[in-house]
Formats: sequence, structure tokens, C-alpha cells
Amino acid sequence: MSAIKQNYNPEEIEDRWYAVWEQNGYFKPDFKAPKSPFCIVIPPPNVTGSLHMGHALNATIQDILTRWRRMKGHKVLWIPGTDHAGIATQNVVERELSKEGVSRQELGREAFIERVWTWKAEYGGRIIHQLKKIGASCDWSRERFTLDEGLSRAVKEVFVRLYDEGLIYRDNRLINWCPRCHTALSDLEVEHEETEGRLYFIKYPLADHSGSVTVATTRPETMLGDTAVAVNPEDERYQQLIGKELELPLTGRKIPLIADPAVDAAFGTGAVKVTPAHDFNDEAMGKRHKLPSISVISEDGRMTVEAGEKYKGMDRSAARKAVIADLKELGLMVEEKKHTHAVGHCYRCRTVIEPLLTIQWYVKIKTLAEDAVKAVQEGRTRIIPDSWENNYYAWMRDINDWCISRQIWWGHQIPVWYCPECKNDKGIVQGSIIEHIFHKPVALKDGRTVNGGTYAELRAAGLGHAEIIKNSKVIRIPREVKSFCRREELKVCPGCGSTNIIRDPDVLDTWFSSALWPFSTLGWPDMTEDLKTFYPTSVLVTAFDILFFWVARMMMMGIKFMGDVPFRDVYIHAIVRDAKGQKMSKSKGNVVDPLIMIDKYGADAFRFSLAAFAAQGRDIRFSEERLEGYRHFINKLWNATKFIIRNEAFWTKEPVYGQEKNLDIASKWILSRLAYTVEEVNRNLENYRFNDAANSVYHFIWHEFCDWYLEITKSVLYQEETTKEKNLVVNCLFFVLEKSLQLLHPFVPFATEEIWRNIFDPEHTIMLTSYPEELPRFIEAEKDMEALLNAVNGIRSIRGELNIAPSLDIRADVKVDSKKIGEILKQNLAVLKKLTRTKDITIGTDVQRVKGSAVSVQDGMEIYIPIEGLLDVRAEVGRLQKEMAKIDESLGFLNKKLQNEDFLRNAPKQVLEKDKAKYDDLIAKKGKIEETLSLLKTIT
RNA sequence: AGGCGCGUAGCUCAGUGGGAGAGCGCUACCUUGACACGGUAGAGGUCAGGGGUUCGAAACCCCUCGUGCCUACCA
Repeated sequence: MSAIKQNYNPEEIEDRWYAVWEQNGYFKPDFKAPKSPFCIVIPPPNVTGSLHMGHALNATIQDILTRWRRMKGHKVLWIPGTDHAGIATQNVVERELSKEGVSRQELGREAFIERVWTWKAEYGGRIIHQLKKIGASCDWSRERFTLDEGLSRAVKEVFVRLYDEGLIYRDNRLINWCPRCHTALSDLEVEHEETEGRLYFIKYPLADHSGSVTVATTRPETMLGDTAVAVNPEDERYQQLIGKELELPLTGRKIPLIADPAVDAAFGTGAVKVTPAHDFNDEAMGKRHKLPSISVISEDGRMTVEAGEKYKGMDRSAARKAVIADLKELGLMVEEKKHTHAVGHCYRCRTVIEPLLTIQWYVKIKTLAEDAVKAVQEGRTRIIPDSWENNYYAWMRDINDWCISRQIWWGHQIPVWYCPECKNDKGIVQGSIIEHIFHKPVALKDGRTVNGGTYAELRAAGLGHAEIIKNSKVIRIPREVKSFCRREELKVCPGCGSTNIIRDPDVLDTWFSSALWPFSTLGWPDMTEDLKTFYPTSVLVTAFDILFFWVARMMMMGIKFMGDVPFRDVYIHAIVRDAKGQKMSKSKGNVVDPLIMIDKYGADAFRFSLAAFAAQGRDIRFSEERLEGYRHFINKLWNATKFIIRNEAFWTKEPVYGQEKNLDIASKWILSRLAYTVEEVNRNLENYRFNDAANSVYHFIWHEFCDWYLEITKSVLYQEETTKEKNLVVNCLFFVLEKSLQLLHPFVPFATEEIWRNIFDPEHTIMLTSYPEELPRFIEAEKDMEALLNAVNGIRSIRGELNIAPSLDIRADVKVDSKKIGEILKQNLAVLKKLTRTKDITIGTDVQRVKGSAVSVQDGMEIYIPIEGLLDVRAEVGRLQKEMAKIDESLGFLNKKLQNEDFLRNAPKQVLEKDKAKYDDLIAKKGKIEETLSLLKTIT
């Protein structure tokens, strides 16, 4: 005898079943499964992260797909893992250290990294735990970390190969720099924000004192590094001045007035200061005009010696104030205006970005991007919804080379060594590369001299990266020596044998390693069984905010190194916002914690809600009320199960198909509705329409199975004796329950498992049963059922609207239009009575309305409920008039349509037929109601 | 500045050319032998506004208003 607990209590069942699944290895791929491999790699959450709504939605969708495919018989693998998240993690640990009063510099690189690993060991598993809480069926035995040994090997391999092909190079140019994180950032890692600032108009005197030119700038402090002023060549105001020299205020330097078409004559004064070392536009202009670059801001955001003695060492914001004050004093500040413009901020710490001239490593991106675009154009990878395709193309077309070096410690250290001693130009390369850097004494502008030494020593002496590079000699490496001792750490310079070699201190952008995720997690560079089986992966599930950061780069790397796209489909889901539609963020304090939701409502209800919210192409506003509603749904399922179990004694477990002839209409109907739902759910999941899939199973279970079928079966089930009929109905109940549980399992894994084990198979999991597919429909039964539903609805409607007390015994007379409908109703007389709480019902084609009866006109029948004396005639008249009004409105609409010759000529036949039939029905109905109304009126 | 999206019931949202739907909320009635986390019956909408295409538009096109996001080197 099966027994489930009286009350549905998610807490009690969820952890228990998860442990069972994991211990039994149900999450591992079954290589013997009949259908094709199905693989998903999880977007690796940051180790620093804790589960937020976005992760929850993301994981739920992947788990639904994974469980569904597993049940359908695919070889399913879902690989989990985490990302080392370079800057983010380093910042977290640095903050921890600063509480102890230690800086990472004081600790030293090695000790610091060790400290991060310790931190990771302690807190890094948190998010994995949380993923388990929501039921994610990942194969944890294959869990990866972007900084683990295997992935590090993949990273190094990719770096070296790209380097050998000339696709990785080093260059000295402007880069987005975060003075707080003290590192370079890629274009993507800069977030632009509209900021209210000021536009300053500054007078630059002509060197011959014959006048002046006024420039407009938002960043007066950078003027100290100006090397020209530019105007548009067409600008008539400046024709006479082009080519003349100006005297740069506060410095006395002479700079030229140049003409460049990039200057917008309409903006400001039409004259723009040019600072090639601190502005991307100016850098380009500087290159065109061969202007020198003067760096006046250093890597920590302070002014350099180049800025002049007065400003040296000042913070850039202090320097701005000082420059403004000084200009005012000189009478050169003409005007200040309010001005809003976009200012770049570091995506990790919100500090204002500083464009700085530094040497960095870059990936040449153009050819890689072209292939990635082609792959989508040719449909080798589909992006769903496809509205994202254009964004993808646009971004790929405008893409700049990818800056991959970061001046932090936590990450994949760049596999490049430098030899300060080696004089042999052919020197080097290690798993890599060695470049000779500054072996000559370097004279600096401030008068100091640096006597060579290693790169690290110079950094320690207080020199900036850029300074060192600028003053050093970089030697190009001949191609033939590029690939050398690839995978080992380099100890000795292969060129000169020196052991005094230094590794490049920079690490790679976090996204460099995650770009390899779809194949590195499967074992690449080794051609493992997993890699052979599961690459390309089936679908990548992600939010749009990392489409460029991650998806685009995976596309490029996958195509480059595997020769095929990394995934067949990319499903882009919504961002979860709060109830007001705002992005959830800690600073706004509007974050909804998924774990609290799980505590309150259970993981099943939570998952189901997320699925039901996940309409394509639209953001989700999270609503706790709806979540509550879906918990009620699971509770409903639970209670329905209790009801069904009570009849277990009559369950013969015979198959329901094969004896359709003996089945009653309702049973055939529910089987047919089930078949319809199964088809819909499968189709919707196939198309990533999770909300539609969730809604259709919800509607079926609640409003068809529970509301109708369960109620209908009661009239048979409550009979004392055991009959064949009773057995059939019970078998049908159990069958539909079983299929419903399976249908629901990908959405609601825990409760379905609990119920399944209790009823159908205590020894085996529902996880590995077959997903319902292609059941037979019984269209005729569905049509016949309409008659029964109409009769019930008609009687209920009268009861409800006339407010007839349920305790009042009533009877009903049903005049049917055809014998067939009469037969159907007669067969289900007991049901009809029970559902309408009617004592007695007469059915026939010749039934007459008795005086004092309320009337309901339904398709195929008229229903009379005699309530002599009790009939509130006015209420009944009102009710019927309301119905008449509705009918008249519809008739008016149809009339217009059917009298329109264009409609008759052009509309498709089916539409025409349908409308005609509808019209006839309405006319008939109208006639009947009119008749009744006139009768009622004669009474009053 | 460009690009993308959204505006449908009180709220949150489905609905990609044939008479407006769901969940929650609301109203009335009901402790009927699974479930009050329930049942039954209801109320509630010029589908933002204007123009166009069409026999027919919430849906397709154009414009306006409102709103959200993405991209960008506007000094």
C-alpha cells in the first residue's frame, strides 16, 4: 500500500532525493543510451559568486533541458564548473587582507596567490552547493575550474599556438586602465555611463602673441600632455592660423595648430586639444600627424613628472582642480558649461577609467571574428531568439583587437619569459617567448638613471610599466625560434644559458580561459572520449549580457581550435529584474535571494515559476505572488495523488490502451487531452518555449485532470461494489498520473520523484524513465465530451447566477437537439447529477419547459430548472437579457461580415463556413431565449 | 548619436492576419468523503494614441508619445 505524507513539505523531500541521485551516479552520461549525445556546458559562475536569480534561471533552464533529454534517451552530459574570475576574486581577497592591514604587495605574489587558493577552498564551493539546492543534475564528477591543471594546459597551448601564428602580439598603445585595480581592461570591461560634467573653454595663446585659440575640453588636467591643437580643415574661422604655433599654458611648450577632418567644427569652439597619450581619438590623430605622446598621468592615477614639477604626484582629480585654478589666475579660463557625456568606469570597481599608454598583449581578432560570423550566417550555430543575431553581427564587425594581459596576480600567468642578459637576437621563446628588455642604462627625465637590471627590479624601484617599456629595447623574435619548450616552465634562457630570466608578470584576461570552456572541459588538448562524443555541445544557455564577453569568444576559439562551432544552439534567456523592472543589484538593495525563495516555497515551485516566467525575448519581473501560486500547484498535485492512492486497491495495472471500447467518454477524453498536452510540451521544449511548456502542463493537470476528470470519477469510485468499470477508471487515473509526473519531472524534479517512488517503483528513479511521447488522441471522444461539459456548465451557471443555495434540492429537464447527445448525457447521468448537485434529471428530445423554470441555452441543448415559487423572475429576466445582449453583439459582428461581399469573395472557405455555422447557432439560441423571455414576461 | 525591445484586465505577463487569454488580486456563494495552498459562479479590456495595408489588424507598415536596454573614441 502506497502512502505519501498528509502534507506536501518540500524541505523534507528535496535534499533527500538529491543525495540519492548523486550517489547513484544518475547525473553521469549513459554512453549506451539509444539517442544522440546531448551536452551542455554550464556558464561557469565566478568562484566569488553566490547564487542570484540569474544563475537560478540559467541553471533551471539547463536542468529542464538536461532532464528532458535524458528521459528521452539521449546520452546526456551537463558539465559544471566555476570561473576563477581574475579581478573580482583578487579584489575580494585584497579586501580581506586590508582588514588585516596587509597589502598584497607586502605579502608578495606567491604568498598572495596561495592565500587566494585558500580562500577558494573555503568559499569557492558555495555556489556549487547552491546549484545542488535547486536540483541541477550536473555530472559533478566532471566539475572543472578555469584555473585547474587541465584547463591551464589548454590555455598555454592556445596561447602558444596563437602566438606562433602571429595572432598574439605585443604593442605599446592606449589602453583602458583602471587606476584602482591597477590593470589594463578590454573595451568590454569598460562600462559607459552618462555623467554630468563640465565643458571648459581654455584660451591657448599663439606663440607670436598675435592672438589666441580657445579650445573646449572636459578634462583640463590632460592639457599638460597636449601636443597639438586641431581644427577642421574646412573651418573658415581658423584658416589663417593653421600651421601656426601655440604656447601651451602652464607648461610653456610650443605645440602646432593642425588641421584634421575628424574635428567637428560645430562642437565647442571648433578647436580641440590633442593629447595622444590620454585619449583614443587623439591617439589616432597623433598617429596621422606624427605627434609625440606625453604621458602625464601614471598607472595609479597620479600626475607624472612629465606633468611638471608643480603637479607631479597629484591625484588626477586634484590636478584638475589645480589646473583650473591656475588657468583662472592667468585669465585663460574663458568659460565653464554644464555638459553631460559618457564616462568609462571599471566594470569591477566602478572607478573612472584612464586611457593610458602601455605595452600589452593583444589577440588579432579580425579573421577569428569573420569565421565566427560565418558560422552563424550559415546556420551552423543558431542563436535563439534570433533577434540577437544582428547584435552579434554588429559587434563582431566593429570588433577591435582584444587586450588579453592584465596587471594582476590571480590568473593564468602569461607563458612568456624575458632574458635581460642575452645578447643573441635569435634567443628565445618558450612556451614561449623571450624578448630582450632594456639591458642598457636608462636615463629618465627626472634625472635619475636606471642601470638595467631585471624588469621586476625596475618595477620595484618605482618605475611604471609604461616607463620601462618606453625606455627599453624590444627585439622582434624570428619565427623559426618561436615554438620552443612549449609546455615546461622555462628555467634557462635558450639563447644564452642565463638563469636570470624573468617571466612576464602579467596574467591573462579571465575571459581568455573561459573562451576555451566548451572544449577544455571535455579534455582538450587531448582527444578524449568525452571530447569526441560531446563536441560540439548541443546548446549554450546564457543571458545576453555575456554574449560578447563570452559567447562570441567561445565561437572564435572553438572554430579555431576544434575546427567546428562550440555549440549548435545558443539560447539567450532573460535578465531577472525586480518587481519594478529594475536590474537587481546589491547597491540598490533590491536583490531577491533564490535560496530564501527555495526555503519559503521549495525548489520545485521556484523552478516551475522560473520556467513559467521564461518567455522568449523579454525580461522577467520577478513576482513572489506568482511563485506562491505555483507552490499551490504542486500542492494540488500532491493532494490529487492522495486522492488517487485511496483507490489503489482497485488498480489492476492493466494497460489502458487496447480496451478503448470499454472506456467511458470521460476517460477517453482525459487520455486524449493528455496526448495533446504531451505533444505540446515536447514541441515547446524543442523550441525553447519554457513558459508555454510549463503552462500547458499546468493547465492540463489542474484544470482538466483535477477539475474535471477527478471529479467525474467520483461517481464510480464511491460505489460500494468492485466493478470492471471501476477498475478501468482507476487504471486510467494511475496511468494519467504517471504520465503527468513524467511530463512534469524536468520542471519539478523532487516532488515527482517522491510521488513516483511511493506509487510506481520504490526501487527506481523517475529520472531515468521514458519521457511521454506520441500517445493516441481520441478526437471523437473529445467532441462527445463537449455535451457533458455543456450540460454541467449550463446547470452550474443557473445555480451560480441565480444564487440557488447548494443545500436546495433541484431537478433539471434537458431538451436535447439530437438523440446522440441525449445518449451521452444519459450514460453519464450519475456524473451529471453529482457535478451539479442535482437530484433528478430528465433528458429527451421532447422535454417541455415547466412553468417557473430557469433556462440555459447551450450548444445542442436547452436546460430547464424548475424552481416554482423560488424563481426570482426579475433576476432570471435580467440574466437572460444579459445573455441576449452578448448574442446580439456577436450577431451584429457576424452580420456585418457575412453581408460584406469582399469578405465572401476573399476569405478562405473554412473561415466562411465556420462563421456561417456560428451564425446559425446564434440565431437558434437567440430564438430559444426570446421564447423564454416572452413566457417569463407573461408571468409577471 | 545609433541600434534593439516594450506599452494588452487592478498587478505580473502570454498571445507573429480570422470574434481578447492565463496567474495573482477582486465580488458572491460553498467546511460536498484529495486539496480553503480548495471548489463553483461572476465582474473587469476603444489591446498607448494617430494614420495606412487588408474582405478582416492587438498582431504587418509609417508617425507621435511614454518606457527600458545595448552599443559608441562626441572633445
